[in-house]
Formats: sequence, C-alpha cells, structure tokens
Amino acid sequence: MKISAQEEYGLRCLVQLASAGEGESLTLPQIAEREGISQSNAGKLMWLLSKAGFVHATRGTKGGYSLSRPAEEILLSEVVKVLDDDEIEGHCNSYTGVMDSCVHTGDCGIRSVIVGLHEIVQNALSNVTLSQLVGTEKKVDERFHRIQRLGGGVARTEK
Amino acid sequence: MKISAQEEYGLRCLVQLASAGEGESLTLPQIAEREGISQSNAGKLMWLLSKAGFVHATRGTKGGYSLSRPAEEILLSEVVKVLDDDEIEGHCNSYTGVMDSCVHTGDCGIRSVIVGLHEIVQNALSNVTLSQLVGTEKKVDERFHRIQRLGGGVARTEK
DNA sequence: TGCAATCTTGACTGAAAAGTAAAGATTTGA
DNA sequence: TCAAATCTTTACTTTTCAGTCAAGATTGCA
Repeated sequence: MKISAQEEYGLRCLVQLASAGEGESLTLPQIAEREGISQSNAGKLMWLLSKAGFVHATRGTKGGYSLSRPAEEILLSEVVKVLDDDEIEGHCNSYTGVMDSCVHTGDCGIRSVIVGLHEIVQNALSNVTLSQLVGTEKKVDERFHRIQRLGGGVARTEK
Repeated sequence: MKISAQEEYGLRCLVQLASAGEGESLTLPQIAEREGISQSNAGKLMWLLSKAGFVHATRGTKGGYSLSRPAEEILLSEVVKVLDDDEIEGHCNSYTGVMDSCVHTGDCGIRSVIVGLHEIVQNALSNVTLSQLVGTEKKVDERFHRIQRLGGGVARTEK
C-alpha cells in the first residue's frame, strides 16, 4: 500500500499554492524551484490539477496558477482521488491471472478488504483540508493526529 | 494509494492455504490453479512468503506449502509489511527531485500525512487475521466492517 | 505587430514493477 | 539407483509508471 509519486508531488504543488496565500498565484518555474522538481514535471502535475479543477491557470506574461477554491475547502480525499485515477472502481477488471476474467468474480473475500481499506483511507483523508497542511512539520503532525482521533478517524488504543 | 499486485496476490495465496484447513498443504500447481495465476508467478510469491516465515515449504513428491502458524495468529498487517518491502522507513530517501536530497529535509508537512496514513492502514490491518478472510465475500465483508468499527478502526458517522 | 513569458500537449525515454521461463536442488518411492 | 514430483533461484521479457523534451498556443506589453 503505497502513495504514488503523482499523488505525493501533486499534493505538494497544491500545498505550495496554499502557502502562497489566498488568491496568490505561482508560475511553473516558481513551483518547480520551491518543490525541487523539474519544470517539466511540475508542468505535467499542474496540468492534471488544472484539468481536475483544483487550480486555475492563466497564460502569458504575469500568468501562473492559483487555487480555484479556498484552501480550507479542498479536501485531501478529493485530491488523492484525482491524482490516483480513482482506482477502486473497476479494480477487479485488471486482474493478474491468465483466465478470461478474475477467477474470483462473483465471490471474493479479498475484495472486501481492498475496498474496505480504500474506504478507510478516503475517510481519513476527507477529514483533512489543504489549508491544514500549511505550516511546520510539527504543527501539521499535531493537527493530523488530532483530527484522526476525533472526526471519524482512528482511535488508537495502544502505543 | 494502491495495493500492489504482490500484496494482493501474496495475500490471496495465503488465504488459499488457510482455506485448505489447519495443517493441510497445497502444491504450487494447486495454488496456481485455484488462484488463476501462472505457476511461475505463484512460485515467486510463495518463495517470498516462505522466506518471510509465513509458510513452510517441503520439496519432493508429496511436498507442498503449509502455513507455519495457525491462520488465526497471522495478522494482515504482518503480511502486507513483508510483501510491500516495508516502505515507510526511508520514504524520504527516494525523492523525485533533481537536488542532492529532498528539498523538504528537516521540515516537511506532507511527511506527517504520508506516515500518518501508513499508520492508519497498518492499524486497520492489525485487527484482521488471515482466518477471518476465509469464507464467502458476504461473510468476510461483514466481519471486516464489524472489526473496523470496534477495535480501533474507523467509526463511520455518515453514509 | 512582434517579442517574451507563460501554460498546453503529445511524443519520447528511462526506471521500476510484474510476470515468465528455464535450469538447478531436494525428496520420495519404486 | 533412478525417475518423477516438487520447491528454489536467477535471468529475462513485458508492462506500467515517472519524468523529460520540444513544439504549439495564449497573453501582455512595448
């Protein structure tokens, strides 16, 4: 269970925009530099985010990208869903086997676990907004754990 | 956030062994056939599981694989950890950027989220045993959701 | 108008994951 | 001892994912 590079860096780019402040915009070179990635790569990510409606792009001199909505209203679950090609629907359509269809079509115990895990992750991420990722690692860490303990997240009993 | 083919199919092979019953063993051809995957692929997966100590392999005629421990004692979190190369440690060592090291070394808000998510998933999986995945999809689904609602899992408030 | 800054798009390249194949090693039993 | 059944190991091929590049399109400004 891994987060893909696309998910991670797409999210990072959004956080950069959120850090820039409400209504502020950043250019591709700026984003690339702040995130330490190539301009090409940033370009592709921003294009995805633009297509998905998270950011608004303006061309020409003085152009750049800005958030389409306030960072307080953007949920991590939405972002991840887009950057990950919304996997879970149709998970069973791409099976690894040699047969015409997945041998477990119809009755498959593992499917419950895979779908259930996806629900758990989405649920956890739906409690966090983009704006809550702005700040120092310490702050963000505190916020994230507090949120997960309260609003429908994980109630850790040990450790 | 995706489950890898290795995780999914490794787990499936273990479930096959668990379904076979306590102390029973299955050969590579049997596992491959029941799972609908090639024998080569099953061989690689079983080798990993064997190396990790989940199954015991015996060669020769009348050989095969059997679980090293009762299915009731094998946690999904352990299995996934092995099949996924225990990613999370050293996540920051493989960054995608152009720099000598990840530009966020030292202070990185996203890291909290990535590590936190990993914790949430591991926590959820640590409440489920291999034996609980044996049975019809309906049964397994009920079990999984009941478990996640109780023992430290997700408390869904909506939907 | 024309140039410079900027985003857009699709093709290309390289790397990692997934799956396959084949030869080797071990065990059983005739 | 020999052959058949079985797991083991390494190398190879294919597919998917990540990242790069270059040409194109749009906008602002002089």
